[in-house]
Amino acid sequence: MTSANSPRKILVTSALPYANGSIHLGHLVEYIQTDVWVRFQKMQGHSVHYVCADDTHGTPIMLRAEKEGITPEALIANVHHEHSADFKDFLVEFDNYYSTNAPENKELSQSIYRKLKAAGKIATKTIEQFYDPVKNMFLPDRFIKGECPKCHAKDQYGDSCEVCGATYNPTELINAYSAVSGATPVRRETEHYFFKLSECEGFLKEWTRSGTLQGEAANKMGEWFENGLNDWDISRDAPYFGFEIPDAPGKYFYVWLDAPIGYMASFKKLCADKGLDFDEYWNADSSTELYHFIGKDILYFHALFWPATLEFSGHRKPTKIFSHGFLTVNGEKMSKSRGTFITARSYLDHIKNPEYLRYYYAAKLNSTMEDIDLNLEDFVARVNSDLVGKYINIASRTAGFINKRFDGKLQPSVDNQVIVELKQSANTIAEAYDARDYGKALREIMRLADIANGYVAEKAPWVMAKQEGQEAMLQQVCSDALEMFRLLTLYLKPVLPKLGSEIEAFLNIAPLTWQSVALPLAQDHTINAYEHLITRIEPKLIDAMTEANKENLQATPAVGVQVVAPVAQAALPEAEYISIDDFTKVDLRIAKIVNAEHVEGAEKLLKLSLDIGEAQPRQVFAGIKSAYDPVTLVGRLTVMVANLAPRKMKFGMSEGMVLAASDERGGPFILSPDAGAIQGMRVK
RNA sequence: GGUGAUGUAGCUCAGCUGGUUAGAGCACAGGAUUCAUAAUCCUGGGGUCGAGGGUUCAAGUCCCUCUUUCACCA
Repeated sequence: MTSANSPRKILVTSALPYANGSIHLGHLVEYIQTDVWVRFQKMQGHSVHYVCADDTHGTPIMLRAEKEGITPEALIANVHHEHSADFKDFLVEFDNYYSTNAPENKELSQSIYRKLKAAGKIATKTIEQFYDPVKNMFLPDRFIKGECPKCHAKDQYGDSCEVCGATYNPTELINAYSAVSGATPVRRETEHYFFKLSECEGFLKEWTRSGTLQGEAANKMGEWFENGLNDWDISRDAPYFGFEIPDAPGKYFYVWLDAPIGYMASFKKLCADKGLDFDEYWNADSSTELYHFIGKDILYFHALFWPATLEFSGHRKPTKIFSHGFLTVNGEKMSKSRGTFITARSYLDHIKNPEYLRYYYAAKLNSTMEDIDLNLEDFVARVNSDLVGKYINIASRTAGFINKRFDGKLQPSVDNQVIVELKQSANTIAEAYDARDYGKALREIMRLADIANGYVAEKAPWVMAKQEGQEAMLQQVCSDALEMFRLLTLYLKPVLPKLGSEIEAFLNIAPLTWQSVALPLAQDHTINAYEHLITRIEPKLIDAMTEANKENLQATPAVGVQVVAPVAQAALPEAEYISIDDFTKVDLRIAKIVNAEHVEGAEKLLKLSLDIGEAQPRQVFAGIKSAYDPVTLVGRLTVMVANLAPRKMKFGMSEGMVLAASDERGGPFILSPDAGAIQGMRVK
């Protein structure tokens, strides 16, 4: 696996970032993960091509361009420029970074569609969709808002409710409105094109279980087969920014159809530039390897639609799909209000050195889909201690002797025990990199750095330097330490490529590859003067960065966000207030909890019986199980909404709602009246 | 609501197919050292492995229930 006797031909992709926002630290987990893997494989001597592109199509891009008063083409060109610079500055080295809005992609998308059609995998079906009569366009689910049909929360998106988590069709929304114009959408029939995924079930079942996915990803996919696969809607009606479907005027490919084909298109452009054979990599019988690095959120596009598309259009399928988890910052979702929604550019402006983040991410990454946490304090401690304290320190403490006392000349390193151990780890480290278990690789490398520092401490060259006749020993010890440093640099190079090449210049050696493990620094090799290569991170810089991101939020609220949806009704300030009449519509009552119990099968609910002075107590299901033991509730007084429309829940009717306070700091906390209140009293 | 993951020292994480007193780094305490853009070396304290039940001679590791956090639901 680690020997390069027959170079493999490998094509690697990262997911395409959407051309509607900036690259942030969450995106970078994936690009850094992929880049490290690609650099490692290149150091093994394999032929590796790493391609990516901006994902440029769809309604959000079209609407945002319109809002900015520019063409979609101009918008995506700007974003492409920005994204390219971000990746370059984070040392993410694509062999080609392209765009899905490219001629190669149009040609490939249309040709793949024709092949699917010829294979009998395309059907048309008339569906009913919401249509914005003001804007004259069909509305994607995310652009319709309204009241949740399940819990009646207002202003919910057309596909799911953020309050109760229910999923539904936009046609089920109550009082729906267009997030684009605010108009009331009308239902209109339209003919859509479908990819007959339902016919691909046999193929997909086998493919997803054939070792191409991580175990947990394959488990997740099993979920889709249980209910049977539905056909996939691949068309959208004009106006739409994308590619037209052949022989279907006014119909465009849904963005998710041409996005993965963008991997092929980007590679096709690379082939044209570099004289590579496109078919060798994409024909059905290809013997090359194809790997997709993706986030766990887009697994089903890559593990269901994409392999089916490839299979039935006569192409090869991915060798493996590597999905990773999400990034949290300080243990929580990235948050604009906390200043932890940090863009790639903001990091560079404040921290400057991209390799700190590459190192930290690599130290956290493994081959699973678990989320990784960027703990900012830990980030500082880890980088300072590992990179500066342990690793760079080895050169920093020994190079001075070589330069000052021996004119930069080295002794050939003898294979002492420490150097032998460092070399022996080459395979362990290579296997960990190859398996994407970078955390394991770096733990091993830092263990070796500890041993190297122990060696220097034990030999104490500074003592030799003060004694007569110890020159040869001094030169030997420092040369050996620098050989250890060379090996560590080699092992770290996939993660720290820029520092690696600076150290190659300092050591005066050719670019390190995995073969260089066996090629030690030679007799009389002359190194250059040592200059300190990395400095510690000042914790102040971190504070400044999070502060700046809080400010940025206020200054430019639209960074990286979906198109902001205007409010439906007149956006007058008065709309913020309700009248006293509105308030009195809500019948709030003091309620006595006469019974409270767990509900079998419910994760969050407690079943309450509430006495508000009526003949029968009300039955109410309340989502307070996480905070209250039912026993402690019985007998308490609290406040309920008595005239909320009764709602049928899975476990029975709920005839009201109890009030409770909560936000990200805690809760829920139910309310209690002061002494004197009696059940049935009106709260107003 | 369903499904897949997840919860191990103050912090960030290792712990393979169940097997000796649960490990590392950082942080903390004590000592050593001074070559290093304040860095290293040695020693030490610290954990009812989310909670409860079960299987087993033996469970962080397997099973069940509950709970935390994350993701997905075309």
